[in-house]
Amino acid sequence: MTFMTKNDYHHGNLKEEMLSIAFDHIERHDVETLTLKVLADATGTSRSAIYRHFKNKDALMEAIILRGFDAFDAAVSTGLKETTRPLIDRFYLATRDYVEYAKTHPNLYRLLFGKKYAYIREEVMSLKDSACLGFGPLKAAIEEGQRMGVVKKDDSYEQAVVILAAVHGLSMMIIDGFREVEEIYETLYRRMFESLLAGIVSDRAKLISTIPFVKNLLKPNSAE
Amino acid sequence: MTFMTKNDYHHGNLKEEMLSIAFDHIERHDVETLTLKVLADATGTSRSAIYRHFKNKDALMEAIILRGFDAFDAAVSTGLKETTRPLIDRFYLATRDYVEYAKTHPNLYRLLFGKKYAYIREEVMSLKDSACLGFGPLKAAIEEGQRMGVVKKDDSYEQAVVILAAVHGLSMMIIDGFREVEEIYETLYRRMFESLLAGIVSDRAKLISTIPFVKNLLKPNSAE
DNA sequence: ATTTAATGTAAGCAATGTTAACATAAAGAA
DNA sequence: TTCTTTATGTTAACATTGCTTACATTAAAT
Repeated sequence: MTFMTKNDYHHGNLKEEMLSIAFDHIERHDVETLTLKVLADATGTSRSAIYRHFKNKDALMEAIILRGFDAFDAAVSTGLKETTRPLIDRFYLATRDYVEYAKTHPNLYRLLFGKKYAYIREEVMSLKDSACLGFGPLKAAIEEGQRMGVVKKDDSYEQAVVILAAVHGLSMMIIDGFREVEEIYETLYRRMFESLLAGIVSDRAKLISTIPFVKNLLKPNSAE
Repeated sequence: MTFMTKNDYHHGNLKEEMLSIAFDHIERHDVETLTLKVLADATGTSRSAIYRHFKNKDALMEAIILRGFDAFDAAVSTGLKETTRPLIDRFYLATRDYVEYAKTHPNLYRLLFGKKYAYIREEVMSLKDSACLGFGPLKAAIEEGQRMGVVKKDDSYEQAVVILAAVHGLSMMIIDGFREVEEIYETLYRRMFESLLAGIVSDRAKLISTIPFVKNLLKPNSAE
């Protein structure tokens, strides 16, 4: 029943603050725990104040997801964009960062790649486009490898999607309660990387790496 | 306000009927659409009647999940158990059936392998055990391959988990709204199978298959 | 100063899972 | 048989949820 004091009534940039708080909440807690009441309390406003800035809860979620894709994109594509590094190392770093991001931001990851808001994801990213999610760079890296003659000359789009799907599966198991997987995820990621590499590489001898683990993978004697 | 007639008051085996109806509902619709009201209406009883047979909704869900794992297990392990088939074919059929089941039972699949009820999954299946989910048979198949000298002699448990994770990822993308993936899932599955194979096989020459696609994969000239 | 737009509050709706109090039917004991 | 007990339903009500409507307050424009 207590009204706010004069100075507090208008908040300033309430929309931005709500978004920021909501985003933080989702990074820390389960997505379902973000209710309008929780957000209102955390922001210091009432539930319905949210409706002044977002049409409804879904609109709020959409804004969060857009922000989430930006964050994810930035985190994942750094490795691939370091064009001074050897190709194989960029590939390694990108897939590793992918899993790492999922592990450190499980709630956000599940939100971005789950089914519920797939319709937003479709607007933001198309696997067929080349400018999203570090997927474009991944495909580009594969094509670069094909030109260099170190990657099998199959459909690069399909090759990239397979890699994405595999890494996605490992990420999901890590964050969705497969504890046996989470416990040794580093090892499993490396084994998976090894398989994915074996699947697309045509000439290992031509590959060079500065990363010890990858270097070791490429040794002729580790072939079988 | 209408009371039931005498004969209908006691239902007989309401528990089994509820379970069955709830299970069917989940196979057909999103998990979230299964509310107590929906179940009560479909069963022809009241919401609270459910509490005579299940402690709460979670207990109901647990029962559904147990049933779900049985169904999934049966569907996935048939291929691996056909011990008359060549090893590689069993491997192919098992992973293919896995994806196929996810595709045809997306809601159930998401329920079984999602985070929400991970604690039940942990009771029912341990990856480290060998008698669940076709995972035991998968590991056994890998070990058989190792003894035959056709599979790399790495940790068979880790090899099997990597395969499971990759297939899981593809399945999830197919059912979680990645339409570009769903549209060509058959192709993508085959490519993934090829990678997984390349990751663990040490001597392709020793492998034989009766399945055209797999046969083709094993041709020496398809090596790179 | 008065009007207008932006931003906030209060109150209430329908749906959800849950619980409590009560009703009915079946089974066994006197 | 009659009475009691147990199993199994029903109805009513509650708290929480997301959401909406009607209204109040402030800031800004004229």
